[in-house]
Amino acid sequence: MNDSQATTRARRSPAADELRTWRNFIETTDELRSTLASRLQSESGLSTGDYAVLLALSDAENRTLRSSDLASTIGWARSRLSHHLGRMERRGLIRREEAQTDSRGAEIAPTPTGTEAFRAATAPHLHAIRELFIDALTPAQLTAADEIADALSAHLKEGVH
Amino acid sequence: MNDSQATTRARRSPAADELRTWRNFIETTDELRSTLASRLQSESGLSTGDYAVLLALSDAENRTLRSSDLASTIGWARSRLSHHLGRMERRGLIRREEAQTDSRGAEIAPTPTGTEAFRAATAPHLHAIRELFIDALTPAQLTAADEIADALSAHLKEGVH
DNA sequence: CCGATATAATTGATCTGTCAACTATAATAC
DNA sequence: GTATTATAGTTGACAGATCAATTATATCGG
Repeated sequence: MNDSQATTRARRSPAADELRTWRNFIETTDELRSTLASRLQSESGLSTGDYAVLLALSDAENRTLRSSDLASTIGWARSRLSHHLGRMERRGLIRREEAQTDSRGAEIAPTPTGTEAFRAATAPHLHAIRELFIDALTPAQLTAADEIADALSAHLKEGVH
Repeated sequence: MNDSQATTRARRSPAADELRTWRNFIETTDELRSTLASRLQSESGLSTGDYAVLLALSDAENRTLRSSDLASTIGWARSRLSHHLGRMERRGLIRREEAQTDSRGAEIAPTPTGTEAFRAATAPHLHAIRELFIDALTPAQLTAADEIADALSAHLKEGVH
């Protein structure tokens, strides 16, 4: 007759708890992301996309990367990168040059303005990450966060089943 | 004076580990979010924004909400909501009516099309959440995720210091 | 009632992200 | 060599998000 819930201990269903956890998790991480983005923007005039691009370039040999390599380094689709580079170029943060070895190609490098903007942005940005993420968690929680990310990532990568 | 190669930081520094954890965490949650969004989109033709709006309306008294109430329910700025409602209205998902008690106001309700789209979207969406988040984690990890979100959220809300 | 101010909602500008279509060059096959 | 296919990158159209400015109505102090 009574095959499941609602009779004895129907206080809170596990499914509802799980869904609450989901919403708590996704909404909080979203807020964290957007808070950090807006701090970076107001402190340095760079978006997180700008920062990712400039970081990859600053780590690269000769501070220069082929567009495709840059895209795969930061994990963006080429279209997205192309649009973004157009905006960054207009703002004088990067420049594009023809690749010598492959005339389809584009080599991307930061301008002095871009290099300086990145330099100035880095310390406050790292500070904000520490303040809003690392210092918000206990060491055990930080480890747990890393493991949770690994588990989610593994599950995502193995695709549907 | 010196190039950017690592010379004296040969050991794994705690700071570098923390930063790796940060990147792992933020990139993974981002990928999770976007995977879920694209599944919802392809399975039901709704964006996560559409879904949030229709969910709030479906939970509301008379399936109707004032625009401001809707905005605060789903945590959006009114401008963002207004633009989004314009798009949803054009697609025939919701309608806007003048509020009786306040002629500045707008009352938002789903159309039959919107109600049906929401109904059809819900089960697959909840299934995807289970598959990509809940089932990816052990019960202990799920609890830890909830606590991590609580900690981050508390830290965010207490603001800078 | 009147003027100041607060609230409700929209609008326009701009930046960002996605998708599909396109151009151009390189590489491979025949 | 030429046709085919792969690769590099750009473009246009559109959905989405943010910010500042704007319109219109409500409310409150006098």
